[in-house]
Amino acid sequence: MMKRNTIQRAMVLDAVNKLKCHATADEVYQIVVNEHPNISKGTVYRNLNQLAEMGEIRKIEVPGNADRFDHRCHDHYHARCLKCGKVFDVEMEYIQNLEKQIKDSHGFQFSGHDLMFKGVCPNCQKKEK
Amino acid sequence: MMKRNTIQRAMVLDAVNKLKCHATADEVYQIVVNEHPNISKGTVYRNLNQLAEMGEIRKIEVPGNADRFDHRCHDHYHARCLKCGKVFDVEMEYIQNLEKQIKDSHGFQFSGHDLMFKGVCPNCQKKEK
DNA sequence: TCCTTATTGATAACCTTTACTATTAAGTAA
DNA sequence: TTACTTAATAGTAAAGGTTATCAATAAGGA
Repeated sequence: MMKRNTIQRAMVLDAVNKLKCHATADEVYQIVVNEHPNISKGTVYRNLNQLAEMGEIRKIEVPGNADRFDHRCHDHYHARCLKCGKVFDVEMEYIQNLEKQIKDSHGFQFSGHDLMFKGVCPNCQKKEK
Repeated sequence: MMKRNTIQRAMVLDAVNKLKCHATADEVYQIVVNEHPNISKGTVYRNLNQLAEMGEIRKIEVPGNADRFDHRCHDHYHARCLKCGKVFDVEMEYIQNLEKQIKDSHGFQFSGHDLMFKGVCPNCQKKEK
């Protein structure tokens, strides 16, 4: 069960890097389908998840909305607008070893954490007026 | 547009309190449908969200899995098992004003944060062997 | 060049949640 | 109590994002 290199996976990776930040699977698909019109959406999903497992890209799961995919960079946190659902990067020090602040793990094996701030983005604040 | 008290909402609230922690909408529905066999699932969803808005219960959004509903208690964090999807309480000090650690808000209006640890629960660790 | 099988394209299915709509019933006022 | 207004309900369909299925294709090694 060895991993094969396909042009589809290369194109998906390219598209994520081109979109830079917080692209949805559908946005990636729209880019890729331009050059490779008969690519399947399932292929895009499969490769996005594979690339995330391989550590080439980052997967940001957003409850209620579509998951986002980032080009791989440093660990960082996100903020989600409760009005429009968009996801933004947050400029804040990443908390290493946050797991150590847990008093009793009860045998749970921790492997990381997600921190998502909530609020209203500047754009949606304008609209409210 | 005033809010009316219905037996359905009371039953939904009762069920969440009975289940104590991290109940899914479907689990709540299963409890309620016992006593009130013709209740609609839509009614359960509608009331769970209303109760969450009213602050009577807490809604925990879980990406990929069904949302969970807690009886109202103190702010706390959660851990999700990557194998079985179950959600657990984490014994750790809640970080008040975590938003103040953000260097530049870029006009974003923060209203809170969710912190979700990831890992493998004791039960799923056993199964792996 | 052949062979094995991982990957693809196309489509259906999945699962949670929301939308729709005629009907029911909660609260208010007569 | 009775009548009235309309919020809430039951039942169902549909949305939305993602995964499953499977025959056909093609990547990489022999």
